Amino acid sequence: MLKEASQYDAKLIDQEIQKFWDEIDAYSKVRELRKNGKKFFFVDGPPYTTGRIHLGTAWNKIIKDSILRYKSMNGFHVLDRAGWDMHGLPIEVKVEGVLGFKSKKDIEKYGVGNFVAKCKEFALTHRDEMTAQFKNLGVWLNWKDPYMTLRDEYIEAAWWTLKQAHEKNLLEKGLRVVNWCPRCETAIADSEVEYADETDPSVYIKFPLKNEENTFIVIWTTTPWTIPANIAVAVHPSFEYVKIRVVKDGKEEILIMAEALMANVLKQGRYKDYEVLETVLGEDIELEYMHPLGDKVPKQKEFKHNVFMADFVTAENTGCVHIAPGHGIDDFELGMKNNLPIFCPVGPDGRYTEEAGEYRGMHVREANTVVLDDLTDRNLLLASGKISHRYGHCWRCKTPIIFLATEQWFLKVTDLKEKMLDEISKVKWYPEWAGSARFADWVAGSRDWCISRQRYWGIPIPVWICESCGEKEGMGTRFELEKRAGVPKLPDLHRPNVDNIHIKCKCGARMSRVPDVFDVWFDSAVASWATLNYPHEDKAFKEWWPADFITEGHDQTRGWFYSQLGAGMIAFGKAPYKSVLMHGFTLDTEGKKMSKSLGNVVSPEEVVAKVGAEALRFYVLSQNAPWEDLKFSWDEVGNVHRMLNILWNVYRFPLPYMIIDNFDPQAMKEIPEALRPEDKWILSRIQTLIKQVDDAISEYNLHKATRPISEFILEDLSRWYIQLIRPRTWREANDPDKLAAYYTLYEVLVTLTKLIAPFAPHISEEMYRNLVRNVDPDAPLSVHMCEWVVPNEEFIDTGLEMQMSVIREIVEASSNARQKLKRKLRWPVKRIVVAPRNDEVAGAVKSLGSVLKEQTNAKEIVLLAAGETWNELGVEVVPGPAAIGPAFKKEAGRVIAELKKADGRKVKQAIKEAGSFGLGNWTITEDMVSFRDTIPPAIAQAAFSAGDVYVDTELTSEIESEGYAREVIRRIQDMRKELDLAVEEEIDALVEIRDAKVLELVLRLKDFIAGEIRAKSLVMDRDIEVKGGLVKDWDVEDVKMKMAVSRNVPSAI
RNA sequence: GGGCCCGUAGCUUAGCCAGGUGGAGCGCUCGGCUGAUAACCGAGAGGUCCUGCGUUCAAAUCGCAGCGGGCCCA
Repeated sequence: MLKEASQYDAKLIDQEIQKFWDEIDAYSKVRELRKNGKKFFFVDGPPYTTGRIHLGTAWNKIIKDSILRYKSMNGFHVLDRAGWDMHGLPIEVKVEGVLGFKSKKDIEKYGVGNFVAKCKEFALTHRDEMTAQFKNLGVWLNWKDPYMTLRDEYIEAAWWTLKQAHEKNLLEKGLRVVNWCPRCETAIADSEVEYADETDPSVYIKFPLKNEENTFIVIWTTTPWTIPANIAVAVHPSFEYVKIRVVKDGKEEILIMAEALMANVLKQGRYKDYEVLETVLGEDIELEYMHPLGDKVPKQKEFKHNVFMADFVTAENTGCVHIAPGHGIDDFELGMKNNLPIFCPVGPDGRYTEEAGEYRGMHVREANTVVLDDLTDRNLLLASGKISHRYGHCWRCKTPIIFLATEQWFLKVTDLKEKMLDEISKVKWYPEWAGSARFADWVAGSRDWCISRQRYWGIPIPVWICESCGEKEGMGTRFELEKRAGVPKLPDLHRPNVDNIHIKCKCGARMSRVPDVFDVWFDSAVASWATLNYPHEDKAFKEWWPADFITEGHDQTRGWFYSQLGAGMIAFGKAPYKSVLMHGFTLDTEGKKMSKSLGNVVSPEEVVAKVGAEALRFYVLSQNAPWEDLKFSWDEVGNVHRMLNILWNVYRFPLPYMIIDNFDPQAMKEIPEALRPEDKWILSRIQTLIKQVDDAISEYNLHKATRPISEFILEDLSRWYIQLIRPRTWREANDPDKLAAYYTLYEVLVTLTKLIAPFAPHISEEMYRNLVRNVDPDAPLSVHMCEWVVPNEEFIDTGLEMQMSVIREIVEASSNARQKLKRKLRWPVKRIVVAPRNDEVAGAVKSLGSVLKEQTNAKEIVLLAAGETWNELGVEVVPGPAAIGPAFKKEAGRVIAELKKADGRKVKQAIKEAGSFGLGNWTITEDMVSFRDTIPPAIAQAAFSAGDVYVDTELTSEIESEGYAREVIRRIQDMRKELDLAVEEEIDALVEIRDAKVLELVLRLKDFIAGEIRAKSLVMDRDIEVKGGLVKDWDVEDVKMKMAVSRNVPSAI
């Protein structure tokens, strides 16, 4: 049996449905149901377990959930383990914060094992919290058995992959300049560098030439602390350089710089006079200079300092670039190319080492001023200022990064670049440019991947190195390691457990593990096979890999899209995914990034607390194209919530009537004969809607799938169809016309529950439970176990859909016209005249005339032929002086006056038939006049896209009678409502109307009124005592009425 | 500084691919409806289509340059 529904309470429905899913374990049942279906392998991009989810991650999971629900309803066997990214520096930094640690020494003191245990606990706790948050959004993934990067099986997948790299000669240990965080004392990935404005020195420094007295080459830098490590100067081969003699404070010196930047340097150095001594092309410069701080850094005496050519030199500042191969990426590459020493006198903690001579022990951040002072003492500082520029910071602890040349482990992905680009083109990207432009660009410009970190909480790098001969050996699995080292089963594969395991080298010496852990990006890179437990077992891998679909935000272009591709190439020589949907970011209403410091963060919980999860879901899906950034707007979320409320009201509206009538949808197997055109119309509309949704989803255009659904619910269902069928639901007993409406509405609602199920899974489940499960106990337990709806071609009638849209336009125009004469819809009008511009409109009026008549509340519909002018319109003659003047000369004025008085209709007809009109003695020809339609006073006109509508508002006593009767009915209904009466409950009513004429008009329809208000007794008179349960005074169009309504209590039997 | 994306009414957006009089929703103002009712409907006002230049008979739409925002990189 169907049940009535109360008002829409989104949060309550969310909760009850989620509880229901838990009780029946709906998720598992749904996946089980499809296990013989075509496989759809989805890999969840693992969120990092650091705290709470935000709007962006909520959006991400909602997209995933909707697509997977859709796939599942379409029969696919979906594999969808949720994933968690649980290692890495972010958690270490948080744990350090909790423990009050300042540096690595604190961690060592505390014990690596203890520290790692804390990190693990942190990750697991946050995983649980975030799981609950995602579940509250109604997101279905395999939460019970997620993949977690901290699990041993997962670690093995990473180990195995690294071993592949080692065996394919793609793993390399080498000196590289890396981003280094001096606080965390580790290399950090490019992706872990966060750029922010920083004020730094902007200084011009003179390097003295070796064999030329008082001659200097001028460089510019913002990092004076790197000067102790200077090894060379770079110039652009095709720039012109000048050697000039300058004078300041009576002292002369000779400077070298780019010619184009001479003015700048002279200004910076406040030189007054200068004289160009020599001009030379960059590529012809050959000189040796002395290190400016050679006396302070003795090691520098061992190096030669020369000028080298480099294309990266720009025409800025001096055109001569300070090169410290130990502290810059370009510098390093130039150094390698020219066999320069990679001199890096700075240690991991950001302090100078012994090699820095007198600077040893000093932190680089303090060194800037000291170096500048020393240069000033030597008169080598040409100018010194400040500059504000973007500078990289450690994204976790916000410390400004430095560049250091260190020994690191690299994956030589640049060797695979061509193949990677090839693979990218084989992947299906949504949108297309995400792959072909954005991702391809990134890959084309990418560098080798530094995968080592000098930290604790991560996957230990499984490479052992011989302490004697330097032989390297990679361990692919736990078993391999245990066997090779001859140790019993390891309790866990993290540090420090694996740190003290040694293996014996072929040479007989001891091999020890590389102390590093993996860059955390390497963890998630192997997710597509780790989630299949490969290489631990390979059955699932053979069946499922590679992934059919992944979707993440556009920041993952350089992140997970890339890391997975790299790992996939190394392990299997191919991309680990077949299709990728790139989605956007959530921004605030201004289009600015949400950030704590700006105070503009909106959390998913806030939204859910206000409007429920369903509105948030539908909002993020429908607001934007998925790949565009979403500007969060409370107003729009509110709109979506309103739409859901209307859907709910549409669903709830027919229930009481259906229940009173014992409507049994199962008994109506056949399409009823009594379907009205409007029933056929809405049935056609929903089929068309299914097609639209299908088309949109096939391209992952989720916004184009969801917007037409809203449109359908609001426009077609609520604003139109429900209005049309209201009178039918009031009909008594088993009227076939009423049953046809029930059938239609039921059919539409059930179809709709399935159609919205992927996007709005809670409300659709709730509606389904009542509409379907309460009626048919054999129906699937959950709407999410149903088959996706297939458009029923039998119902599709595009012609009818077009006709109805014409009718809606005419109804709209007629209410527009009514408004011009202030005639309420409650008052019938004598007739409506439709002047169509074409036969299609005329056809629509003919076949849907009943709908038009009802909705315009007209006693009659008059349809004119296409293009015909309504003959009741007046015709006004508009004389044309330009033609009349020359023709009638002096008499023209009188002609014009007479014409204006003439009967326009006769003039027009005569001209049309005879080509001229005789006005007295004058002959008026076609060129002398034009005509304008005039509208009679009681007629209101309004235009629609393909014609005009005239509404005849002339009052007749019949119309007045009905108008006043409806005014009375409306007010008594209002009072019934106020008394909170049940729909079928009967009343006693008294109405006092002092106006004799109005009373007479109303009394004519007394029986009709009594029926509409369900009155057992109805007394209407001029002067009666008005009393009862509820008494009210009304003012009806300036007529005073007093009404009383009482509940009619049936006398006891 | 570079790559990709976005910029349309006060707000959120459709239209742009494929050139032909810019459409909605929210909000605002006015009106209507009334057993879906703490709901709903209609009308009106509101636009330098980010700016400039170009292509074209014609540009929100195509091209170039710039400005602003986002992501990524340097």
